[in-house]
Amino acid sequence: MFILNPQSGVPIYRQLLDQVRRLIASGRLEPGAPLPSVREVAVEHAVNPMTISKAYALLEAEGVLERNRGKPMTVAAHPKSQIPLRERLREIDDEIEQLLLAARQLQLSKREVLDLVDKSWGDEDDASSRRRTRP
Amino acid sequence: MFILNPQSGVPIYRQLLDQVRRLIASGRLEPGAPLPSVREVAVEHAVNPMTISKAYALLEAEGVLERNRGKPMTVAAHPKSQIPLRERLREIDDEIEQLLLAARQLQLSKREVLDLVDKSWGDEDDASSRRRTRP
Amino acid sequence: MFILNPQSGVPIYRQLLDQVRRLIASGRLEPGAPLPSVREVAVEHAVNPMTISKAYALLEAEGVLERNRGKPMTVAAHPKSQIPLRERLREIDDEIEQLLLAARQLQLSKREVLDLVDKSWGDEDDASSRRRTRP
Amino acid sequence: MFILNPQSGVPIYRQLLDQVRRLIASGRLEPGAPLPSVREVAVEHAVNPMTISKAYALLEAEGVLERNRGKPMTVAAHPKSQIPLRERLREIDDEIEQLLLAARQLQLSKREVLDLVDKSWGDEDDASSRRRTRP
DNA sequence: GTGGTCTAGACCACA
DNA sequence: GTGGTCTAGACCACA
Repeated sequence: MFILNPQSGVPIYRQLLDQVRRLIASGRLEPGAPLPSVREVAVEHAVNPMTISKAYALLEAEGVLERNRGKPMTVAAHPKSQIPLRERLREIDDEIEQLLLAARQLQLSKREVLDLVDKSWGDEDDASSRRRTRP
Repeated sequence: MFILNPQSGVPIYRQLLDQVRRLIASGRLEPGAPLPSVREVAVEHAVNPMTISKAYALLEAEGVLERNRGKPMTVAAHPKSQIPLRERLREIDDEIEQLLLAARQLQLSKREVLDLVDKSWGDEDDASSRRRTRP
Repeated sequence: MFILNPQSGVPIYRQLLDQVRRLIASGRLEPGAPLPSVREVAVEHAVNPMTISKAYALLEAEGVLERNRGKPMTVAAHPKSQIPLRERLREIDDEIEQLLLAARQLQLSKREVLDLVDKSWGDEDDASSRRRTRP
Repeated sequence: MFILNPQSGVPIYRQLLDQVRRLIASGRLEPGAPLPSVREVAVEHAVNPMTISKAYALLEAEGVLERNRGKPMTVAAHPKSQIPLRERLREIDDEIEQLLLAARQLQLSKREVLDLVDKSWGDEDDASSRRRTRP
């Protein structure tokens, strides 16, 4: 469910924060939905459980997640983050900015970057088309 | 010359590493070109000189920069990174990957992301169009 | 494990670089072997931890050491430096050269220098004879 | 007359100090003998004159050299450093120590090191034999 | 416990 | 002016 890159320079717990927020913002994780257990994530990514736990704790403090005695944590009933497209586009601002900064410093044209995004997307699942084909 | 974001989670010296590599890869910094002095960058971004110095030292160890006793550091004669478009597109892979990960988790469609890149680009200089319109 | 001389004119972190490389070249530090922790070395030699850390970081950049999140650094699986006698003799070239330069400028004869090396060696452990006498 | 290595980690002015002391200790530079001018040395080694000047000034402060208005500096009449073999052997102690440290860490035997010194000596002038053949 | 990042500040080597 | 070395100390990320 999560994709963690220990080499990226971004702290692992921060990568987790971002990804949980996005999954909620996108509606993939709906209010009440259970999160994978700390241990599960820790084993799968060969990361210390405390690191996962820290991310979950911060999200709980934010009101995004809820702790349930003896059961997996769940998405809070009314998390701050919400679903409208507008919000979701804002959640991705940082990544856009990083991309544009890199592109400009590499003297790439807009065309070249758009092509690259387009082509890279093809290599992966297209969430949009999946939505369309699911009904 | 550099754009540093202390909030981003990515260590400042790592942001510098990336940006210097890109400026060289794009040809904006040519072999022999001097880099801004450690102090200069430090003052401009209100960052400790040692942080800048660390980035420069690592780039020297990589063979990208050259030290000149008593004078500013310069781009190495034959830095590993070179200019061909192919290479430059590779330099931006990480940023593309980050963007796509975020987009998928936010359930954004390819269309929505391409539009966002397109529109955001308009807010800034377009190196490509500048090149085209200058003759 | 290390012998550091703050008076020698050679920066401390550089002395460390040399010594780690030698210990690996000699096989005393094998691939996977843990290095003494930054704090340990720092306390033992009354040196600032960052100085040790800097040496370790440069050796990591060189591919000689490997970082292990939360655990001591280790010798890389395939460090550039290897064990053959030939290589080890090369690692000592600088020291030989320094010695010969000094000897010539002091107008010492080869005999005098060889005697001095011979005699000085007696004051210390002779790794070779130890190897020979152990069976 | 001097052999300077800017890469060695040892400051250039310190290399100069050592070498002047040795040349005097060995009798190659006798009391009253002129030293090469600051400018001469600076040009020959592509080093800033201030660096040479600094070394000379320190040696003057030590009483090893004497300044002569309008003429080259000379070796002082009674420099501290003197000629007896005993003294000269002491002047080379640091280099011996560095060599032995490296040798032990590389697990080289005394035999191997003596051979290496012997062989390396052959590649260069042998001051001793020169002395013998000069009469 | 491990290493990493950053700061503030002193002082050095070199041009 | 340039960069380099080192310290003391705060705080972070991870096991």
